Amino acid sequence: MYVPKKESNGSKELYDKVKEYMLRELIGTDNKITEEMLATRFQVSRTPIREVLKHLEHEGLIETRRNKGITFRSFSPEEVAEVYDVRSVLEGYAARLAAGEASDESIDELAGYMERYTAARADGDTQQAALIDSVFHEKLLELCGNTYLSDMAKNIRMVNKSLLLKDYYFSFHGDVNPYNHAMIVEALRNRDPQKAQRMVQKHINWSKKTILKILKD
Amino acid sequence: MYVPKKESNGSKELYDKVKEYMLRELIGTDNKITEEMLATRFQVSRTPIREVLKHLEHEGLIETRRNKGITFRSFSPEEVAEVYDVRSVLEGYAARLAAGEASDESIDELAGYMERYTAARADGDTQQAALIDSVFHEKLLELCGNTYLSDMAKNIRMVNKSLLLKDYYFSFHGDVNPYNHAMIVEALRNRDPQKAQRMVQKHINWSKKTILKILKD
DNA sequence: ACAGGGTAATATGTATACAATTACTATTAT
DNA sequence: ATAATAGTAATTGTATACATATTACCCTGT
Repeated sequence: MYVPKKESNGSKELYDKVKEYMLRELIGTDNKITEEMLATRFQVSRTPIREVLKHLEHEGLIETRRNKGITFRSFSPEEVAEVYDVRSVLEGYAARLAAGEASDESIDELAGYMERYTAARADGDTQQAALIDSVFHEKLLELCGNTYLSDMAKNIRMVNKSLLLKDYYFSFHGDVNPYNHAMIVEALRNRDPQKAQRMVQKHINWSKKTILKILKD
Repeated sequence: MYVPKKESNGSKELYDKVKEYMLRELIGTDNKITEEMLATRFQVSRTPIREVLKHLEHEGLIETRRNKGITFRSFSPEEVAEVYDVRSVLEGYAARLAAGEASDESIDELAGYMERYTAARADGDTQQAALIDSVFHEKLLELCGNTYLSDMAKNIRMVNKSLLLKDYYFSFHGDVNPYNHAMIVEALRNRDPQKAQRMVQKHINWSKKTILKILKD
């Protein structure tokens, strides 16, 4: 798990830029990715690029095979299921903690994202909805009061999401998750840790099943 | 989380060697650690050393600050508590899965480590006991059937253990964990997921409290 | 036309040279 | 004697050159 330091090295910004570039423009395409290409694009030598790539590989986002270029890591359906199960456990636990830790104000803020999400879906803007969905879940993680936990869970979300990018967006065209954000927020408002945990876990497990159905085709 | 690949680069072996060296000979001492020193020791240039160090930093084992050398990452008592809580959740969940997934033979194997652990403690060989304790918990993790989970949990164990090394061994001189391996094994034998999870969580929470008591002094 | 081999092109792995930043030390002024 | 400062040493960050390994393609022989 990579936790960017405040007083970090100069390569921190490069890490962000390269990561964003790869996630925004390279993922899903057939473009071949090489160190040299990234180096020239960002006007640095291969050395710092390699360091960034090592980080991304460590996070589980990419794979490098000697002389074969860089590829986004591919997960089998079984591995996807594994990742979802871990997410479910960690985010569920975070929600449980949040029910006791979060301030009323931060729960209200979370509810704001919930409403924006619903609005985006109503508008049919699935891309915006997916973005807000991410923010909702990350904000929720931050409410748990355990930064080690939230950093780790965020990283898993990032990898999980990027790996399933196409399918992820596609899933929005299907059924609506019956265990929705409103239920999670309600459990938090009621200060009901058990229910908050259960709702998040059901929420994620539903996504898992939906994704797996798509992947199995 | 770093998961060494089979068909990996040549730096994989170097990673293992450097890590073992640092954990065995450098941790706990005041020796200054520099890239150059590691490079000359392992007869390679700084380049592959830096890659290894990036991995170790990413895992949370070390910290690097420009021109100040490499230091083992230090955790505040609050952060230690956070890590233990995450461990408790992940390993508890793994135990729950293991109660359903593990074969009778593998549970017997686990019981073997339990007995060896008890014997080592009876002999007063705390170092050996700590080693077997580690193996017990790692084997348990492997029984859950979710390699993503077990790899992640193992990494946390490694970091957790190394960071507390002195205190860790020291804790063996104190009270004995009342939620012991035997109870965990029994729950697995009874195929009782709930109890297996609960026992592991209590086991780890007890360690957390014991460590924190020591750290607070 | 096709199989096979060998060579060139390509890409990563590693070493070395250099730049930049921090730490240390000695010297000088007050 | 102490504090400020400049200059030097030490250490990491980056660029470049070279080594190694893989791929691609052409060329040749049947």
